[in-house]
Amino acid sequence: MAKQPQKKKTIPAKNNKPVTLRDIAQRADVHLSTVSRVLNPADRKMVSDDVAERVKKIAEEMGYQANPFGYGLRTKKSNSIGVVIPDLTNPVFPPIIRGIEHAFRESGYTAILADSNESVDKERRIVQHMQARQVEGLVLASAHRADKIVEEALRQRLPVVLINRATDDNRVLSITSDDHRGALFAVDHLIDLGHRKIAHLAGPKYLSTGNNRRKGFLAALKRRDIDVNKKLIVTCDAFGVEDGVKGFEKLMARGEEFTAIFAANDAVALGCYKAMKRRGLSCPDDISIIGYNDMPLIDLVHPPLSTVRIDLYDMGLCAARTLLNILDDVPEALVPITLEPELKIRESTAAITGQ
Amino acid sequence: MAKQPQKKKTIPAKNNKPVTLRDIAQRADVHLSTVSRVLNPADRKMVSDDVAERVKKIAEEMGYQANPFGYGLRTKKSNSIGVVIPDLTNPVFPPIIRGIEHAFRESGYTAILADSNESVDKERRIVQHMQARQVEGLVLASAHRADKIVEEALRQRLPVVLINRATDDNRVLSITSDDHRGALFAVDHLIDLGHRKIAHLAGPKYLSTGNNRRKGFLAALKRRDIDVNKKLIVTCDAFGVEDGVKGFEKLMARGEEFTAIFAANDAVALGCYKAMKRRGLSCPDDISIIGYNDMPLIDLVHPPLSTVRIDLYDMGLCAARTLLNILDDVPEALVPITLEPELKIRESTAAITGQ
DNA sequence: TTATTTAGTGCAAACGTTTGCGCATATCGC
DNA sequence: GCGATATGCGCAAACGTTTGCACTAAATAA
Repeated sequence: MAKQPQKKKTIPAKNNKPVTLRDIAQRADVHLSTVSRVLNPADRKMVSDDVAERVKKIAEEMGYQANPFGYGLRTKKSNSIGVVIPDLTNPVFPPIIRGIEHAFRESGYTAILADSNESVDKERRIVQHMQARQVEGLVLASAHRADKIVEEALRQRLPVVLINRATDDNRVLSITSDDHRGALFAVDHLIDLGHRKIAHLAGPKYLSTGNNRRKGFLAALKRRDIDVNKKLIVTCDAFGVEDGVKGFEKLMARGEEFTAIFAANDAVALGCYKAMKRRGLSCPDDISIIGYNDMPLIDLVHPPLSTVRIDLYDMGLCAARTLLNILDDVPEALVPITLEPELKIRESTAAITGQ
Repeated sequence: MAKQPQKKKTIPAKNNKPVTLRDIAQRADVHLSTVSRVLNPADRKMVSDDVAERVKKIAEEMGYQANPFGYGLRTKKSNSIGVVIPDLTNPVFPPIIRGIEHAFRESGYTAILADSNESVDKERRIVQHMQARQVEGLVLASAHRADKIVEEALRQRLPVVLINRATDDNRVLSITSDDHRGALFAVDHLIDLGHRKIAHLAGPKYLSTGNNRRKGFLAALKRRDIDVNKKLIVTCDAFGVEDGVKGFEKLMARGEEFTAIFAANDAVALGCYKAMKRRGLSCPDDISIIGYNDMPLIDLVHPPLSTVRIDLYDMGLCAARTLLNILDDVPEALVPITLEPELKIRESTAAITGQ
């Protein structure tokens, strides 16, 4: 009997139970609500300076860390944001993720990252799971032009920012590269080199990237009065290397003549490399190829790929900041951003050889 | 029915407040504790089948989702696990992450991913932040051989599994490839091709990968009675492409003769490619190069890189499962795993040319 | 002086769960 | 049939926060 109450009073500093507001309050001889106010910048001014100092010091000493459950339960804020990537193994995304993480970390939010593997079904489960986890917003790199999942999130008033890919529905903010313009750059470059029979390995039409780059491709030809040969446009199933291989084969099977390819992205371009190698074709001697994204390491393949560069890290940063602005109710932030692409000429594109 | 202007104003059909146990209890005319038991598989048997059915159906109808804050507050379980990657942009890691995520998703855990950018300081902050977030365990791909952060986590009794890199302290479980053996494979391959003057661009000594591959390199030479020329061993600062470039230049500056390089990983090997290209050297004609990891897309560089393949996805899967086993108190899971590497010969290594 | 504001704290409710306990009612052993 | 034991369910107490409200004492106004 003698020992128990004493032990209760003293609270051994070495007890490895996490320290709570109550613990601090006890030691500082104030009510726990006062401690809460001291530690909460917004309410800090409600308490006198001397008490505040004392409490702060004790909290520091005891190594107080707010319990996110208690906090979340009371405030309904999770301080976390969901990020959905369609394909983590595509080198395009890691720099984007870095940008996103950077912006979030600075502001106290935590990113919950998931890879949907380009599956709508998986994506739906992911988003559901994230909602169950009470994320306060969503950054989606996986959006389709007509996206049920985005619509659903919107209906639930969950803030959403799209990145890299946009929806046709412009109620939802997106941070993208100017794909139409980038495609113009790429195709103009090929035309400038003398190419007239230019093929396009297009991305899926249901993705804004695929769609806009395709439109840019067509616009570029039109602008220079070059007839479009529809047989030179092949739509790939997705943006992976193997899709590029298949696309290239399909293109060859059509038997049309061409001297250059505008690939919907770098991975597809790599697929072309792969397929051409098998067939003993040479780039750029037989065919010039230009990609899109300037993904990491793409300058190290052979030949170094000409491509359209976009600042991936910056895109991630912008997207995250935009979402944070939405969460902070900064109305002027509610504007979509399209980043300027830039032509990156390397060695996979060359002037057409006299033939 | 008809699509009405209703769309604009009224979304009232469902009160958009999340449904709680209390709501269900009310509708089912039982106490909320009963609802809890019904929904909780472990306690499900405590309530009669007919009541359970009724409650379940109502919960379903109302779209109940347990509130993680309430749950966490009460149970102290967050159902989340921290994952720290040293460099997301290194293509080695995405497949690992996929494996980890896969295992976690199946078991209801959520991965909180962060990129430490190879900075110990940032890593410390990340881990601290994760602990504040109440993660139940940690998967670290960022460990040093003597790692303060790991020690600290251990001291706090936070379950930790290391992946790819191990610590010297074997109290902590690690899932790695057998780096020593993999290095033997690589160097043996070079020796078999007739190389005797073999250089090694080693990884940092403070990382188990760098250290073990270096030891494997030495062991391989010794086994075949080849004298070690220490001047042919250059230690890179890190595992990136630029580190490889620098390493190669340093090696050349030493003026020693060599015909082959064992690079500590694929990125370093790519750095060699880059540096050699600048100098007009050819691989494998002038120098054979072999890397480590067989990272994605590495078969598409020129020449396709010979390397030591490890199953990255599987490594991620194993690590995550191991951690889950720890959390589930499966004692037989407490055993480190080393995965078997496999030689992957491509075109960057060739028999030594008579000279 | 007295009345009124103001600053500084304490009090207690609420957020949504899980879970030990107690109280009925139904079931069993005999 | 009667005590004992299950069985099924409700009650209420936590878990750690934030925050509206009440209260005291001091400061200000009248």
